[in-house]
Amino acid sequence: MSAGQSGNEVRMSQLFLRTLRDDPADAEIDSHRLLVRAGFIRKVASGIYSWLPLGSRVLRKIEQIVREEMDRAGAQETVLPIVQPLELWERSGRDGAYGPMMFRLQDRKETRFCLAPTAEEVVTTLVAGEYSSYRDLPVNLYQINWKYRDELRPRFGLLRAREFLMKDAYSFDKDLAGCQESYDAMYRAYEQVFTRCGFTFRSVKAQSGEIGGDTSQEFMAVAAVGEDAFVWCEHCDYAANTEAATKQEIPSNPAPADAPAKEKLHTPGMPGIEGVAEHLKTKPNRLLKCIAFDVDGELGLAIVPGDREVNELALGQLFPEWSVGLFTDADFAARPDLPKGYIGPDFAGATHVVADSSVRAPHPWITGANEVDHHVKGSVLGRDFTPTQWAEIAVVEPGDACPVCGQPLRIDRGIEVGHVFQLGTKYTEALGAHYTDEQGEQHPMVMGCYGIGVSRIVAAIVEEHHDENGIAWPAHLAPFDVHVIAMPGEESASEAEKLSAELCAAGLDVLYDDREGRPGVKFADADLVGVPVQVIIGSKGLARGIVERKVRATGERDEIPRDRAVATLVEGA
RNA sequence: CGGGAUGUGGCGCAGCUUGGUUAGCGCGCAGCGUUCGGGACGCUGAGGCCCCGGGUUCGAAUCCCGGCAUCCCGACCA
Repeated sequence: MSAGQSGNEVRMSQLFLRTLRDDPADAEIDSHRLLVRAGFIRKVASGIYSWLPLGSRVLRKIEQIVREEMDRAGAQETVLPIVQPLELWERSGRDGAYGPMMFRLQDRKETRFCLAPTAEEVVTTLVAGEYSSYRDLPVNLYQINWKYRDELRPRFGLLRAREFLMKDAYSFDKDLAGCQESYDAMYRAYEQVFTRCGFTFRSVKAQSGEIGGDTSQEFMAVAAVGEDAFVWCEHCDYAANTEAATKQEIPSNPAPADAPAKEKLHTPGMPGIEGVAEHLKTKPNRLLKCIAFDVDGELGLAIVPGDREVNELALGQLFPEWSVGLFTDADFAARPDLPKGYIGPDFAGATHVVADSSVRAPHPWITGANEVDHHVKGSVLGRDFTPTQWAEIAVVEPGDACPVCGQPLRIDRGIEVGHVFQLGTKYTEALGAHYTDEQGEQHPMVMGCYGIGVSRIVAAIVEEHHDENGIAWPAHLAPFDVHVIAMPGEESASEAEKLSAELCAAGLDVLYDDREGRPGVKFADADLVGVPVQVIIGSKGLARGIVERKVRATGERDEIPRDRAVATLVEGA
């Protein structure tokens, strides 16, 4: 609604809407199911949807929030083409990198194009053609436009679609410091956008993918159906994706002085943690897992408790100068002395033995005996084996201590709704976006790029705001402000029509159910569609001078005097 | 890319194993009537290249071959 203007009234008898009583057969997750059932979207092809009037209204509301925050942050709205010459992608070198993700097409002259998966190339070329002086910078351009990616596996309705609405912004600065400022401004704008969109989110450090570049943060909507797991702390700001996450180091524990000597055990045909644990009637966390890896031709062992996994990324970061890789079957074949599945932390041929601090648990370990079909029990840290290096190389588990504040970490899944990158000069150099500085010298502009999955947000919101009866939209994103439901009878109908018009004149967007039909159907549809406030007008209430109000999200009902209905509802909206 | 499954009026499904002539059910849709505060009921009716192409057969939704489409799972942890 906008102050001082009259709202919009849509009558359900006229609305292009057919709600479904059954769940669509191809929808697995709640947001997909409900958006289809409630008549917001319809599938056209895998990962491609039509947006029906209800869906279109929600999409535009989110778009508007994004637009307002981008404008406030100083970005300027543009519209860039969806059909892009492939030549641009060849120039940036991303033709190959994006490869099969792109929808490709040709014109009648056989010039090759693609459908925009993103727009770095187009926007960089645009800026390169217009701006050439340090006086021009910084500049930040954005658009809200459809994007196309031929995903390996489109799924979950709007969550991984092949056609999706994205806000993409691109900043151009003189230097890294300027880029950092532009980046920070976008980061703050994103927090505003997602806060206004009313879902739970966290920003997490991320690896940049195909786009390339240095610093990047992802914004994740917390949701069980999310495709990415991430680690976060409820007590402080710490959040990271599972690959980048780390935990607080566990301090060293003195080894038990009186521990019995280690003992070799026959464990035939048990190269797996689970099998050994079962055989010895113990838990996997009493075993040590010794993962062989290669550091530039030398053998390394990564040591973690048996119930944990090695974080390959963290391991690699310990040897920044070298290439690090976990052993493959081929590597094992080349090292017949390494008894795969029976390696112990004291294996003689290892140059590096890196242990996670969780190996400092105050009990002896069961480990491989460096001999096929044998393990060892009672192996004591410091007595029977000594790592060459300690590092947090285990994948973080829920309950591990937060590296910042020490409180237990949580792992949840998230839907990536936004991503901010500092790109550096990769595109500006490739595509010739240079500027002249005060001294007359040429430099490539320093670029940042910032995406928000607008259509994906619709799904993220439904994931968080629904119940068994349907969607419950947050007030500012709902397709309408109020849902007026007329009960049977002429008096109800004429009174509902009047109230609907009054609410509309007062600036509310009103969905008015003027259909002839049974109340039960109207109630069910109202709950399914999810407009935040329902106003029920029936002859019984009217006889007492009241109308009924139901808050969709909570189910709370109250009665409002008819003559104060408009004021009360406007105030509530 | 590998594996699994599914394609039958607008939607959800049955029928297919064991081919047989009018292809069925529920929802929705249209008409009439009774109903009318949480997805009513009765009667009547419209609507189907049974995904596509080929084959077998007197005869194919059903069997065979080949496509296409859709959905799910997986994509190195000893």
